[in-house]
This record gives sequence, structure tokens and C-alpha cells, in this order.
Amino acid sequence: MFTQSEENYLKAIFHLQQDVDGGVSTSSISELLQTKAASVTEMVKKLADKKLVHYQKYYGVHLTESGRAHALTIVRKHRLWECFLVDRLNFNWDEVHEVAEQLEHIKSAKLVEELDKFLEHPLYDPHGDPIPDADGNLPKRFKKKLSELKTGEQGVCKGFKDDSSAFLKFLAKQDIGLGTAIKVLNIEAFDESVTALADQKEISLSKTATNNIYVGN
Amino acid sequence: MFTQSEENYLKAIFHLQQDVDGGVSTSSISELLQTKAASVTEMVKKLADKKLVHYQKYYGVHLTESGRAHALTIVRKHRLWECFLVDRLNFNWDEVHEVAEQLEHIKSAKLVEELDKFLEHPLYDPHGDPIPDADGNLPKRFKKKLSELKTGEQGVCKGFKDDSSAFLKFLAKQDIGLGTAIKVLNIEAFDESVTALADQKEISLSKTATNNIYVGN
DNA sequence: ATAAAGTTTTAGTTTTACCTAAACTTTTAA
DNA sequence: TTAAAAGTTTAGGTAAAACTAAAACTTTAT
Ligand SMILES: [Mn+2]
Ligand SMILES: [Mn+2]
Ligand SMILES: [Mn+2]
Ligand SMILES: [Mn+2]
Repeated sequence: MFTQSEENYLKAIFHLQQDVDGGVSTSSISELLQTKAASVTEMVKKLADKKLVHYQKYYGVHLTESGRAHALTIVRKHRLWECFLVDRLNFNWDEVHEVAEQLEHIKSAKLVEELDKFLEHPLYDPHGDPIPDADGNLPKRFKKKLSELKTGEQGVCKGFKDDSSAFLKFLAKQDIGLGTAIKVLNIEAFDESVTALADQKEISLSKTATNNIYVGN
Repeated sequence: MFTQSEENYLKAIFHLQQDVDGGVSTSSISELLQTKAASVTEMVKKLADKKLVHYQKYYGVHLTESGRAHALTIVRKHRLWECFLVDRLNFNWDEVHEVAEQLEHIKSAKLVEELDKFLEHPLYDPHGDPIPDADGNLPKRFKKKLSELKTGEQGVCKGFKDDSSAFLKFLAKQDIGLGTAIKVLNIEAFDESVTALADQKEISLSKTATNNIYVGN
């Protein structure tokens, strides 16, 4: 159906679309996919020919319904495979992403649905990211950040904006994971760094860190 | 490390090597991989540059130690994934091959070893083909064919030479699978077709069929 | 309003893995 | 033993997906 490269572009555009209101820029795609802007322009034209994106020269792209639907199937596969790796194969949450990047391109409708069944239809992946169902419906995502809590407030860790291996390893070191209860003890006026109680333990988190942690109750 | 295409060539040469004593011919590779002979010649030169095969113009190729080692890792992955699909995801044995052709190229040493552990170190895949261990050691393969049994002899089905979907579906229809006991009742002098008792049921098998079924006791 | 800065597109290359057609080598069989 | 057939390699080309360099366009800042 689609090439691996086309799928990577669709997924990238899907993710970038969530952070902007207008079209997704050539440069943001090239940055995310580690390619040059010129390569993006070329591919984007091909995707437009295939009616997967709307493309206005110089003003970026956005996914068509068909493009979005396909992007969601890739995201679904990526996150299901991450569940499999963590829940069944003893991978750590900070080492599944690169493998899932490969596995998400395996083409077999039956494989995805059987994997989903095998994992008992998980709603969130090991990083708290929602898994689209077979029809492309996304469970709600928690979008309140730890940095938005005031002194004395508390929340339960529901997901992470940055899921780089570096950040995930850092969180693991502080014993923060999905479900960890975090109470804000103090917010430093100077740099907005936070002193917090995470599962009884007192820790200190920079603004950069608190901005990348989603909380709920 | 290696491209998907290079891996497919290595695996093809590995499989073809088992049926011939001299070098593996360009045409046999091109037939197996559904490419043209000219493409094979090109790739084979590249593999020779990388010291994965020995290549003598006009006399075919054979794997070097390094080429064989890598071919074995791909075969290992292919067969482990087939086990996973059949044993854990409810795939039929005749629908796993194409998916395993994709999965065998996923690059992650940890994934292979964890999958092997998860499956409890299987020795044979769903078609009775032996799974190389992490060091590249292959369990013994049964190589006596059903067509070699004489009237009155019996054997237990241990594997299949042809594992095309068509043949596997045919076997399933006759209720023949790994472990099925088969007793030869009669061999037709005319075309060497066999009447046999397979798990109490009387069935008739062509020479083509009996040539593709391996038996042991 | 215009120039500078930044971004995007176009034009021209490269690499990989294929292809066809022609040339060459080996095998076969008259 | 030799000529035809069969198999293989070489030569030259294409398509996909990347790249660089340079031109074109948009945005921003005087
Ligand atoms: Mn991921
Ligand atoms: Mn994830
Ligand atoms: Mn197979
Ligand atoms: Mn098999």
C-alpha cells in the first residue's frame, strides 16, 4: 500500500499537527525526520498526489481524512508493539521506541488485531500515550502539565510529552512512572523549578521536566 | 548492518545451498527471489565485496562463514516469529510465512532473545523446520521422505519440504500436521501415488505430495 | 517600503535495487 | 567436435528516496 518512507511522513505530520493550528511546515517535518527540507518538499508533493495531504506551496501541509486514517493505523501499531515489548518481553520503557519504529511498518491487518486481542485491548502505551482503536478513535489524552499545578496541589502522573530515552531514564531514576502520585511542595520563583513529593520521596524538577509531565487525578 | 535486500539474498543462498553441492546458481536465486538474473549478479558482487559469499563468475556462489552466520540469524528470527504467530496469536500455519518474511528483518538483538525466552526456546517452527540457537547451531532436521517408506511401514510426520500456503492448506484438509502418524497401505505402481492411513483416516497422496513430507518415528 | 533574514522550492546528483538487451561462457546433444 | 541452447554477465536505463546548491518566495525588521 504505502512505502515505509511515506508512512513515516504521515506519522510525522500527524504528530506535528497536534501542536499547530495552521499547516505543518516543511522545516518541522525535516527536523523531526532528520532529513533536509528539499527532501520533504518532494515527498509532500507525492503525498498530495495520492490525496493523503493537502499541500499549499510555502504554507505547509495538513492531513486529509484518508491521510489521517492511515497515520492512525501506524500510531496504533507503534503503541501496541510498545505494550507488547514492555508487558510481555521485559523491555524497559526507555528502550522500546526504536524497535517500535521498525515494527509499526509490518503490513498485516490480522497481526494488528490479534496482537491487540493478545494484549487485552490496552488503551494506553507504556508512556501513557493513547492507542487508537481499529476504527481510528483515540482515547482522551491528559493534557494538564505538572508545571500548571500550584503549590500544595497534587496529581497522578498520566503521560509524558517528551518520550526520548534520556527523559525516560531520568524519570526512572527519580522513581517516576505512570500512576506515580506527585505533590507540589514548592515552586521556586527564580526558575520555576519544583520541589515535589513523588511516592513519599522528595525530589527536585526543573521547569523543562515539569513541562513534559502530564498529570490527572 | 545489512539492507533488507541483502538479507533476503543471504537467506535465499542459505536455503539453496542445502540442495546442491557446488555453488548456488544465479538463476536459482533469481527464481526464488522473483528477480532477474542480471539483478542477482549485481547483488552477488556486492555480497562478495562484503565477504559474505565466495563468488566465481559463471560458477555460482556459496556463503562464507560470516555470510552463513548472518543467514542463520535471519532464519532464526523468521522461525521464532512463525512460532509466535501460531502459538500466541492464533494464526494458522499456512498464513504466517508472508508476515514472518517482514518480521525477520527487524533489527534488535534483545528482541530476538526475549522472544525466544517468551516462547520457551522452541526447537522447531510450526512447519517442523528447525530453529537455530543464538550461536547458529541448527537442531537436526528429519530428512526421510514419506515417499521413501515401503508398503506397510509407518512414520510420524516431522516436517515439510514445500511450505507454500497451497500445500499447507492441502495438508490441513487431510488432517495432516506435525506429529500425525501415517501408515503406508499401498503404493500404486503406475504413478507411485500412496494410499495411507493418517490418524485412522484413509487418504490418497500423489508422489508430489509424499515427496514433500518428512517422516521420523 | 524596502532590504535583510529565514524558509521553501527547484534543479541537478547520488545510491540502491531493480529492469531489458546484448555479449559472453558453459553445457548439451547432433 | 562443433553448433545450438541454456545460463550468466555486462552495459545502459529507470524509479525511489535521499542529498547539495542555488533560486524563488515569504516574513521580519529597519
Ligand atoms: Mn514510541
Ligand atoms: Mn510510546
Ligand atoms: Mn516461513
Ligand atoms: Mn516455517
